[in-house]
Amino acid sequence: MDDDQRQELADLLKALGEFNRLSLVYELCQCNAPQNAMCLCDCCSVDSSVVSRHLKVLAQQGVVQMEKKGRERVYSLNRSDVAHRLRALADQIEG
Amino acid sequence: MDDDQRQELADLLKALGEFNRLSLVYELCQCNAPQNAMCLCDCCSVDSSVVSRHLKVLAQQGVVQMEKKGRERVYSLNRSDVAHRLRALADQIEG
DNA sequence: GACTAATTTGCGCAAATACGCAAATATCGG
DNA sequence: CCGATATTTGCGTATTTGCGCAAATTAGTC
Repeated sequence: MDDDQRQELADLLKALGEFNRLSLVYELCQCNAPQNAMCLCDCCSVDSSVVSRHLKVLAQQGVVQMEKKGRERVYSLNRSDVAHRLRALADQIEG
Repeated sequence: MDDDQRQELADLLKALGEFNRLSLVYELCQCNAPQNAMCLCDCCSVDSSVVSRHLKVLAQQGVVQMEKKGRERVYSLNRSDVAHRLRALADQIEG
């Protein structure tokens, strides 16, 4: 594994390693349908602008996917992709 | 999952989500025998004091285990524990 | 076009964080 | 005890980060 890949993995873990962002992930986890940001605001008591930024970070790391839907944007969790990356790390660590 | 557990998980992910700390984990991952901090310094080009602090963070999150050995302290990776926690998250995310 | 709702962006701030260096601490061997 | 080695801790600093508020943007509705 080269440095770039390692940095990428670190960025993923850092994205997940913040309480409100992790809360957003769990919230999305419990929804089958994609959710808009206003709905996601409810799970963590911060300003909508903050939620917007957190979702942007999660999207940059491929954790969530965004789709425009009229004037709102709906987010969904990239379940298998994130799960796969976490398991790959777990496998490496377990050796 | 209550807030405390979620915070704990976030703290674990944050601990792993920093490049040099992740490098330390990978370095330990490749060693069968516990390693002392001086040896671990080599894998990330930072001051030994920084390595010391990073190892402390990893120890606090249960990622590594420390054992005193004369004037040096040897660190080993809590492989199964970390792997288990990461897989538990992966399972939750995959739903 | 005007109005409204959803979201993002600019800005400033306070707290956290990663870092290097130097000093302190601990432990070993002579 | 003394010097050497390993590690931690104190301190100052530069950067990052999470946050709220207000303004800007985007898109639907009338």
